Amino acid sequence: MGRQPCCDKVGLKKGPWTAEEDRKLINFIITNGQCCWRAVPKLAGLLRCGKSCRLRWTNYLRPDVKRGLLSEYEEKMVIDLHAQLGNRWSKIASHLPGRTDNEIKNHWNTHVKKKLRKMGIDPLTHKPLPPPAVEPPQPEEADKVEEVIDSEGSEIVDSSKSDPTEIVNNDFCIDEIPVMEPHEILLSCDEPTPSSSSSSSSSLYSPTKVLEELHFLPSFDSEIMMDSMWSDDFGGLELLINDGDQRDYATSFEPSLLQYPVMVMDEDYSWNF
DNA sequence: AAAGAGGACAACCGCGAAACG
DNA sequence: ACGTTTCGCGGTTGTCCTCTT
Repeated sequence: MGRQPCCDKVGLKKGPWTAEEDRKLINFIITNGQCCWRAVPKLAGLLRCGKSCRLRWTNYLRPDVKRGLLSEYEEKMVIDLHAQLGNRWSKIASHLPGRTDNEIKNHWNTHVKKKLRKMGIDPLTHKPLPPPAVEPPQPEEADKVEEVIDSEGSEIVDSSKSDPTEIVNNDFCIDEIPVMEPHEILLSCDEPTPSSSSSSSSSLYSPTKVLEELHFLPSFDSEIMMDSMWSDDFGGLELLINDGDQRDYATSFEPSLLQYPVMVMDEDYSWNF
C-alpha cells in the first residue's frame, strides 16, 4: 500500500504563483493563522495542493522573509555552517534569520560552489582540491574528456559519489588559482565583522531585524514572537501591519521604535515598511 | 536583431520523521 | 504498538532572464 498523495492532483494548478493566488493565501493566513496545510487551499479558495501553499508561504510570503542577495557575512556563515553541517539546509537557514533553506540551497548551488572551486576548495569536503591529473589525454580521447569536464565540471556532484577522490579531477583547472586553506576562508560565526554585516543588507529594513530590536520586551525572543503572531491572543502581525494604536502603545514603552516604519502589504502583495 | 546557451531562481517531487488516533 | 496522516527536508526540474555569438 503506497502513501496517499498529499493532495488530489486532478485539476490542481502548478507552476508560478500569480498575484491573485498570493493575495488569497496571505489573506487566509492573516485571517486564520497557519492551520492544517492540507485544508488551506480549499478554505482559501486556491487550486493548489497544501504542500505548494506551505512552500509559497514559507519561502516567499512570510513577513519575516528577507529577500535579495546574501550579504558577504551571510555567505561566509553559510560556508562555515555547511562545513559543519553538510547539506542540512534547514539547519543552516535556522542560523540566518529571514533566510529560507530553499534560498540558501539555491545560492549555494549557483554561487558558492563555483566560488569555492575557483578558490581551489572542494565544496563538498571544504578541503583544498588536489591538482588536476598531469597525464594529458590521448589526442583521440581529448574531445571526449573535454566533454566530460564541460558537463560535469560545472555541475552538481552526484551525492552518491560522495567520495571526493572520485570527483575532484574533473573540476576546475586550478593552475592559476592560488589554493586557500579552509581556515583562511572559514569564519567564526559568533563574531560578525562590522563591515560585512553592515554591507548590503544594512540599508534594508527586515521584519526580523525589527523584531530583534524589540529587546525592551521582557524575555523577548524573535522566534517566539513570530510563533505568537499566529496565536489567538497576540496581535503581533496587526502591529506589524498597520495598527496605529498598537504602535503607539509600543512606542510609549520604547520611543526608539518610532524609527521603524510601519509594515504594510503592497499592492503587489509584498511586505513593505 | 535574432537565436541559442547558460545561469539563476522558483517550484515540484519523493522520502523520512513526527504527530495523531 | 501500529497504521495513517501531515509536515518538513533535500534533491531535482522547469521556466524565465541575460549574455554571447
